[in-house]
Amino acid sequence: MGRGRVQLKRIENKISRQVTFSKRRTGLLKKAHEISVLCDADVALIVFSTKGKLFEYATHSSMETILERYERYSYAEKLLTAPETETQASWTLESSKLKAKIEVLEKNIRHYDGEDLEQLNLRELQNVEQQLETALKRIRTKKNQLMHESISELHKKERALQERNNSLSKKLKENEKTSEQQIRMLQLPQHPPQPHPCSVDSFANTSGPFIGAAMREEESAQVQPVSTTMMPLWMIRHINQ
Amino acid sequence: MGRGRVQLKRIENKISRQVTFSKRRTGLLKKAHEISVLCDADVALIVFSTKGKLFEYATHSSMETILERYERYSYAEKLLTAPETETQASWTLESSKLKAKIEVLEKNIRHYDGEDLEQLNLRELQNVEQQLETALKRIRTKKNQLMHESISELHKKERALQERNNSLSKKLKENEKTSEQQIRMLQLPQHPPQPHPCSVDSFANTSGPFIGAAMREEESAQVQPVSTTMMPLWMIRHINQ
DNA sequence: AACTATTTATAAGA
DNA sequence: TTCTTATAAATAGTT
Repeated sequence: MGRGRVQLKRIENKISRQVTFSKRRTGLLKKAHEISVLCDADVALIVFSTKGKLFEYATHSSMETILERYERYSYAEKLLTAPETETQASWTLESSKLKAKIEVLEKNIRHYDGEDLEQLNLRELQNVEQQLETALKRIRTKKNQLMHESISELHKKERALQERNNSLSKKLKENEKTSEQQIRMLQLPQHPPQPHPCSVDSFANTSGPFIGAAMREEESAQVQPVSTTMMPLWMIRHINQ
Repeated sequence: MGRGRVQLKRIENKISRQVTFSKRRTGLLKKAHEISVLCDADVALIVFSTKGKLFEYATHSSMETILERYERYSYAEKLLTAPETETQASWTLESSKLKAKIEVLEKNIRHYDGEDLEQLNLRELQNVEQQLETALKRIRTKKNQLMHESISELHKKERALQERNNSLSKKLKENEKTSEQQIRMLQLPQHPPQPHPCSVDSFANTSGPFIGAAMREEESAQVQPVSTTMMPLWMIRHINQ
């Protein structure tokens, strides 16, 4: 409609195309509106220009409403391709299932905690009791096993420390002997000779035992505290339970 | 365009409206197609008739594609109104949370069952043990309570039965005395008179004790079996545990 | 559905 | 884009 016919094919001239698009777009929207008013129809029209610009027309009942109606209308088709609605339902279902499972588990745990027992009859109480006893046995077995492991570990450490102490004290004694000899060597030229059996004996008698006692104290101070610091308090408290 | 103008208002004549709808619908679809070809535009047109029948036109790139493009285009808007995408995410999130919760609960239960203990350290074992002991105490308390209730219930029943038995035996004795007297009444005119103190005494001495013994046997047969049939076997088995 | 008188849309030009 | 105008197209009313 205009001066000369138009062939139904893409207008190659860019300017012409844009002008035509503008004119026809207006006409199309107008006609869409007209049919919706005159014939009481629900119309949704979406137009994207070549450049990607959006133009739309929708009856009063909004674009969203009409698109939803369209989705509903082609529901069977949608079920096969995009199960969005079904998805929603399945989520709800899965959620309820999970919640039910949680409820059961929590109830069980309450029973295992010795709570919420009103609903149980004697037979069920028997069962729970039995189960708890079994569990308790297993737990105590496991606990004992762990504690034995701990203890033998500690024993091993103790032995190692003892050996180390022994070798240290041995070295210490040797060092003392050496320095004793060195002192004697240094004393020889400076002091007049004395009756040596007595002085040597008395020297050995006063320092020897003293060193030995210190050793023993060091030993117990090093070994015993380890036994209690390596084993936590609660473990000691419960070791005979 | 036609003979006479048309006011832009709903056509009241139903037939006219349907005819106009048909004609204009064709024109609208045609024009939609034309603009899409001539101007290289993406067009989607959805029309619902008054009766709810669907007519649609979409450029080659299919209705779904265009609607998706439309949704994407009005994405910011959608985020505010219909958080469909967010919904999906929140479902997934809720699902994972529930599953995680179930996992924890099941793990707890396994521990309460004395299984799956490898991962627990000594301190945790202590805790579980403590919890189990507490639960066991509560369970046993509850069990004892239930059993005491059962027992006193049985005692009550026993007493009731005893009373019933007593009254029955009382009635029985009275009946016997009556029939005894009746027999004596019948015997009087047929037989010559006999020394009555002796015969009455001996009759009472032979029948009386016999009936008494039968009574006692009936009592125990009725009361004792009740005690064992009313109390289930497992209850008797465990009553001293 | 076909006809047709008329209105409307729009191509081309400015 | 908008206006003008000639003309093609659409369609209201009729058959």
